[in-house]
Amino acid sequence: MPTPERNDFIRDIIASDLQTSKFEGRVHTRFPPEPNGYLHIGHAKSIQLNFGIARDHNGLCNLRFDDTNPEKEEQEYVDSIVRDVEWLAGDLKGRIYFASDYFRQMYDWAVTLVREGKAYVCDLNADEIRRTRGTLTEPGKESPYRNRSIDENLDLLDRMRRGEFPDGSKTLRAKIDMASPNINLRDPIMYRIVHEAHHRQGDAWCIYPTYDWAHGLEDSIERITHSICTLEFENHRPLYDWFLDALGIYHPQQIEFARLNLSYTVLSKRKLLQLVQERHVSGWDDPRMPTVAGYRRRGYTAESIRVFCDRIGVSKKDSIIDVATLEWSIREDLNAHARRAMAVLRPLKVVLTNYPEGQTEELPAVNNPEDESAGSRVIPFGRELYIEQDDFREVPPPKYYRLSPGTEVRLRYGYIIKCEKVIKDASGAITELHCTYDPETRSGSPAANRKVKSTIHWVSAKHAVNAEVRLYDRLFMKEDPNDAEEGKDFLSNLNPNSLEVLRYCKLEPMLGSAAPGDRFQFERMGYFCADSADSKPGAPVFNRIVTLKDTWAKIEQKGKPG
RNA sequence: UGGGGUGUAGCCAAGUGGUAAGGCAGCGGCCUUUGGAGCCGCCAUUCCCAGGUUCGAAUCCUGGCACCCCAGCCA
Repeated sequence: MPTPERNDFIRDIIASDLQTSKFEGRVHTRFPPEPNGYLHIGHAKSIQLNFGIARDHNGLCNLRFDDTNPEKEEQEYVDSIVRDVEWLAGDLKGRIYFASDYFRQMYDWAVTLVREGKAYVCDLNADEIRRTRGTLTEPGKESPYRNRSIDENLDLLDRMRRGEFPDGSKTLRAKIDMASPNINLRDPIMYRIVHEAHHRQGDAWCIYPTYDWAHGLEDSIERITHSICTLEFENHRPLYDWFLDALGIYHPQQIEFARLNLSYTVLSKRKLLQLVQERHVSGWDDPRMPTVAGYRRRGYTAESIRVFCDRIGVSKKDSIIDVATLEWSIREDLNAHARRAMAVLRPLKVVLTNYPEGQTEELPAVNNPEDESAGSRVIPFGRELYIEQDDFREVPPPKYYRLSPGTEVRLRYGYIIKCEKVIKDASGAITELHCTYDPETRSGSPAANRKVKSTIHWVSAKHAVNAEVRLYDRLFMKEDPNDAEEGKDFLSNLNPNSLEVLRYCKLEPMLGSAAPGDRFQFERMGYFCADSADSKPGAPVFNRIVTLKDTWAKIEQKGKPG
């Protein structure tokens, strides 16, 4: 599929840089996650942007772990991030980098700044630094340690590095301007002392660089041309530029865009972590999670996520994308590519009283009406069937076209049937339907063209495969999950019905051999994916990816008062 | 009340002085052996507001207003 032509303000900037040969005609981006959690759909937007831009310009894009804080980072997250990025962006061909590999170079550069009187060791503790930083409207106060001699600073920095001082007792600070209206420029911290093992460096270091100090250096080392990040870093750009200029090293251009927000969804790493740790979901890859791993397990295709990211655009405006836009992108993809199948989720037995006992027929069915090359298959038919409970109403509401006493309906790829009798148990619950079929109306025969109001799906009772099907709904009930009542938080907006497990589903035989990860459209029900963890051939477990558009549900809803 | 940003339809988003693209959602209709898909049509006399410049302004100027970000030794 050709890449759709896109233009956004970032691509405009790059086009103009190419015009002026600003970076010798190179385009080199990077995606720099911190390995402190799983990637989510917001990261997917950034991945698609950064890797997409590189692809569009025959450039390069690095996956770079911004692993400068050993207190929060773990190898498990590194592994999951590599997996997710490759799923979305393709083979990285080894372009995987770690900020921690640059720690020595960063340290040497810090020494350079100290030598030039542009950085100093400060003995103020965290609390004192906060108090002397000033406020939004008042300037800060200079640290009493700001004017130490270069030699003393050099000595102290060296001893910090060698572990002579306890956590938090000293920092290395850039000497910029305590009165700057931009708080980030009020002598920002470059190094803090943290005696903690790093997931890759072990105990090699006990001082770790802060984001502001490290990030531009990482970009510079990798010869990045355009360093694309989210809006909250806009205030940090003057610092990014300051460090690079003070060092006189290669200077990429930072560009900021608005991060993704999705309605009915939470996309903060802290909150996603909380959902996992407090077991509100089964894990980072729970199919209800907005993580890349979650969507993958749910059954979303990488292509649908890429298309989604392309279609929502890139700008600097804070926005909240309607989840319906995401759902539309997966439906669009699966409509074109998913094989169709018959599956009855909530079975209701139907006996065709005039159909010969013991007889079985094989009915041809199309695998995908949108794609002739998908071919066809054969489905067994017999005297006893299952249909969807929802496809029968003893007292049909207005505009209800499906089966009810005395009415006719077509069985997909089969015959037209008529409901003759409703069988109930002692409690009055419907247990089965007695119907008659019209032998002249087998699909494909001339009499089959008779108009009936609707066509329903079914599965032959004798041949049905039993399965578990998991119906997922949105995790949060509120468009803005953070909009909670006084004293409550986003958890109070969790949807108690976000998962419904159906254990007695009846599938057409072909589905029994589905491999984990296989996707189908269950006709009239939605798109489903064999669960990658729990589904086994012979004992399938399906996840509902997304429903089909349901016009009847809308009509029925409108008919209800209120 | 400091600094940095952003305002175009319900949600996104193009538009860069020449008379408001497109997608999602919604609404009508056609078609249909999936109430799916598809197709057709409707959906901003107006671009946060007020002035100004201009033959002509969403685009330029002036002044307002609203919202977001920044006072971690997180990123």
